Amino acid sequence: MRQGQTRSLYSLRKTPAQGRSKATVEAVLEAGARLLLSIGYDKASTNKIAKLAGVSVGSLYEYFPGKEAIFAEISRREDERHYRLLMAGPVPTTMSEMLRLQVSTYMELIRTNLDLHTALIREVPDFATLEAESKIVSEYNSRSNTFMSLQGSNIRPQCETHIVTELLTRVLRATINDYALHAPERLEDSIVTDELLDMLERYLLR
Amino acid sequence: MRQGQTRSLYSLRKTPAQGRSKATVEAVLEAGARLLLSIGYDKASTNKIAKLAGVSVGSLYEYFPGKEAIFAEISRREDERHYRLLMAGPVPTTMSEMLRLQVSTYMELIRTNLDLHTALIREVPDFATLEAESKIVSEYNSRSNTFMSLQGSNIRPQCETHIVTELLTRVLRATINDYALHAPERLEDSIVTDELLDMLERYLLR
DNA sequence: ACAATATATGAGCTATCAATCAGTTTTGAT
DNA sequence: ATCAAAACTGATTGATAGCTCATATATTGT
Repeated sequence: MRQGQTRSLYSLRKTPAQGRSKATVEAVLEAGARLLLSIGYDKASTNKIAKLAGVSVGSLYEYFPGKEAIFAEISRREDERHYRLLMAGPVPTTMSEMLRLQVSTYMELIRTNLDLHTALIREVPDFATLEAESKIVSEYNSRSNTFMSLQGSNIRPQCETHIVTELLTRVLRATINDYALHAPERLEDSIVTDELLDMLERYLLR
Repeated sequence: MRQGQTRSLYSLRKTPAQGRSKATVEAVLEAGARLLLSIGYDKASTNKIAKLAGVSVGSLYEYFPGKEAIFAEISRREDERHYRLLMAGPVPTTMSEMLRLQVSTYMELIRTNLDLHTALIREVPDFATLEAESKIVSEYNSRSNTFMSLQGSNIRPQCETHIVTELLTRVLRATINDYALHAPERLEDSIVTDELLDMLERYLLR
């Protein structure tokens, strides 16, 4: 019990109390994002991040247990944004509307900050994303289950509901991520979105 | 012009001529794969790889320009295997058979060496995969185009052919990769394969 | 037997990394 | 005005990274 609680490597070491320290944390996050874009995850060392942030390394380590935590926090915030986007619009009333909402929201999330998301997907280890993502995923699952049970007879696939839900989610996200990484220009083409949505609907509905 | 040709960072520096050096290269590749699984890409340094391979660092650098090239070669070989698997079976005669072949082959490729593929997808930078993959991709495109033009009226989506082909390829690979990374146990469940295939067929065919 | 070529070795160089800590300044509550 | 807590500083440390080069041994063709 020498070193007290073992803290998570991926969350803030302590929450900044004063305005000064909040600014420090923000500057670090900002610098982290910039360096991720310019030189990549591997070469973005804590020292460089601190320097670009105009803050001493010591201060950085005051709030972040390490480099991973910085990018975990950046991911977490993007996920917050995803959640807010999803909740911003009108509540979908059919499964079809739900799918459309999912696709267009995730598309919008990625497109309005393409470079950052590309870098996050490509370079930042999974752990960062995974914890935060649960908020989105559970929201999606909860809504999906509602629709599924409500309009059971319209849902075509006969296998267990959670298999279907999971498949839809994975196809949607993995495919859009793949386009973002390897053919980002396609994301500007609404045909791709339309076709993907078409594919998901045809699979799901009778 | 001081340093002669700038060599690719991702291919062999020179091809081993004698049996001794071939063994060296094999040992390095073997050790690289093992270390990728045990400690991950980042911590798998050239020194560690050489040590585990029972070879001096100097020898390693004789054949590989750097760490990336080692994993590029490992990827390239897996891609060769992919290509051979794809060519091994009977030649598909319909688009539907073609899809089935694509899905089951890629599934088999990944499942028979799950840990390695998971690590390659998750940790090894893209460059390694990209060059080699062209062999598979071009084969797929060539066959697809044949089918498309042959049975044009049965293909449902009205947009340009290459958009459709690309979408199918990306959905297929990205989704299977996603399962491999985040829910590998599902790959054992034939239902998932069947549903994915079902989705692709329904989208494509009238 | 004798080059010429191919292969192997590993100590050691430079660079960079994450992380610490002893000391300093700022803040805010009293 | 006082002082404890909060925040900040950055030189420094120890570890490890990638990679080279002077040297040595093995193989092959003749």
